[in-house]
Amino acid sequence: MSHGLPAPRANAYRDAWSGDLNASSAGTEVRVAGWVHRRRDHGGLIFIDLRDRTGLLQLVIDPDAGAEIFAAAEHLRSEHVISAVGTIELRGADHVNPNLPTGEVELRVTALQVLAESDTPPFAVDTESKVSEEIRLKYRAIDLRRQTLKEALILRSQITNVMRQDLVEQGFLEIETPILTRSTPEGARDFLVPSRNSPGSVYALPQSPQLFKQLLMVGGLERYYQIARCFRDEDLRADRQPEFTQLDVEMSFVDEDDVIAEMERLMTKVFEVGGLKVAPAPWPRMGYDEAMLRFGNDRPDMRFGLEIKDVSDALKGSEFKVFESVIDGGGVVRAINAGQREFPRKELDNLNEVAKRHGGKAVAWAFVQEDGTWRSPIAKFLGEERTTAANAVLEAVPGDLLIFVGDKAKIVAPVLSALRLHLADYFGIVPEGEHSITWIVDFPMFEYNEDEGRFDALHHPFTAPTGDLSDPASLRSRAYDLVVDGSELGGGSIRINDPAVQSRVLEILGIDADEAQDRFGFLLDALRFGAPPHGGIAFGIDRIVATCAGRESIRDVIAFPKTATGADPLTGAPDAVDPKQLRDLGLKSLVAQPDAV
RNA sequence: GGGGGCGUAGCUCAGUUGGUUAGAGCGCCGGCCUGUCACGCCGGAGGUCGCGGGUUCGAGUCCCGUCGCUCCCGCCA
Repeated sequence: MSHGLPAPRANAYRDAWSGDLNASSAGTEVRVAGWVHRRRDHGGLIFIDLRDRTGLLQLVIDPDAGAEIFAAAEHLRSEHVISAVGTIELRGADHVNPNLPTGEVELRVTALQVLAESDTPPFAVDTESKVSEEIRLKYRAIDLRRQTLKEALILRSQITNVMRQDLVEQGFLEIETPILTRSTPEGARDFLVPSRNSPGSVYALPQSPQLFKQLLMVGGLERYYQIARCFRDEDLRADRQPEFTQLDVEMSFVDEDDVIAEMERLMTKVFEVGGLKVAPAPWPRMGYDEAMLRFGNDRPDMRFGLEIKDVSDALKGSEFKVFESVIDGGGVVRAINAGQREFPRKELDNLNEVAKRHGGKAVAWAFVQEDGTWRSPIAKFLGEERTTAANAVLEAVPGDLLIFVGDKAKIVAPVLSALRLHLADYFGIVPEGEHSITWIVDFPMFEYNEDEGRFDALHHPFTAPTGDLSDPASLRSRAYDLVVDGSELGGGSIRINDPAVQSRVLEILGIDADEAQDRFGFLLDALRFGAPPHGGIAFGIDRIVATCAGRESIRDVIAFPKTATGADPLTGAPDAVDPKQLRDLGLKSLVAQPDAV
């Protein structure tokens, strides 16, 4: 790890970084400062591991240093803050510590200053000890001293830095957009900020700078970027926080190939800095329909096989009523060939649990026997002709385990997607250090929402459609998502720059002209005054850093994240406020107030 | 809104069928120790078993409720 720090300017407490010292520094006098990582007191000789952002350095204090210094060293404890002066000495050959980058040298201390004492820390500042996340969040300052979190934040900084560098070189302008704004219709619930000057009215925190960046394009700024904080008041996940950071980009006079090419250049640099080995750009593009069919979702993890195949045609016309009624009703039967792997009975039950959790009813299974026939509860209903046909589709050979799900395609896809990920995890076949990358393109513009009896936008209502505007179900959108290892790292689109098209899209979404004018008239107005063709993209920086750092949760790459309930154990937010503050805002709570501050 | 897992010493955990004084490792405190580097050796302190209620002669253990953390579904790009 590079610590990313320039050589320090000599100051009151320090003129060298621990991590910079090595055999070539031998003989020099330096002053270092940092925290006591460990103390090893041998009675007549004391070793201190000094930690600063750059690493560890062993200090040696012997009685020759003077009684006062020696006594001070005896009283040092973990996490005390010190500054020490001394000479860098080569260690004797048998005292070298090969596990430490600075292990060839040590500092013979001639002056020691205790700058601050520390209570016994709530947990050890090392990489070995496991600590619950709750404790780590409550004592985040201590947690930040631990190498893993520190490294993640250094990496994060390096990644945002290369983003800025590249985009500035390419003529992009960094422009800020409002945090206190009006809701931009991305679909999520807004965080609201009550207004004191207009009691009863609220600002919304932006879910993204979407409309503002489009206005910047209408305004002729041509190329914009921003590392933008975004807010969504929805339930959290390991990869979702209520506030998160996006690299937001927008360009004028471009089509999707232009945006993708620019982003491939940028992201290649990002992945280089992040140490993520992906295939060289240009990256493959996969249509949405193909992704849904082969992987069951629009963010496929392609690091392993277990692809989904459709066996509706192979199996149709059988005595097996479940599949027959599904196929007759316009549904599908699809399957995964799980290959020749150990699979205990009880795991088959587990698959049913996974299926149910994702909206399915049950899975059917079959083991392919030596003669190609199936050992399966459903085999006799299907008949050999059909199982043979299914074998061909699934490229099944004796010994293979086949997993089937039949239902409406809308249900089969997510269920098999979940089963596929579950199986990959169960079999342990997700390769370490290998990464898959692809663009997902050619999305449907709308998805019919049966519950509400209307169309929903798959991306957002400002995405440019292609196709016949009079047939909403057939429209595709000019959108693109970048997917790495099954995680959507970014997504964007070419936007609508024709006000008539924009009106029509809003109409399809069931937003009438009055409502449209009320909610985002400012964009519609702007489109009437000469909007250039434009498009852009937004990347989730938290997810990018987590993927590069190999962390499961984005909380591990955010300095001060929230818990799964959106709370902050560090500050205690959210919290009740003084009734006076509510009064000023014209607010009165409907729920019993916890004790206000 | 729903489902799963977890909550015992500062930290990480064990705790059998409900049964005596709730344990371990690390950390902490004291002592010894001049080449360790997760130093070592000896000794010691440290507990609202998340919280509230119930069952029982007896509850860390069983039941009900509640709070917190976490993963997932819904929701959310």
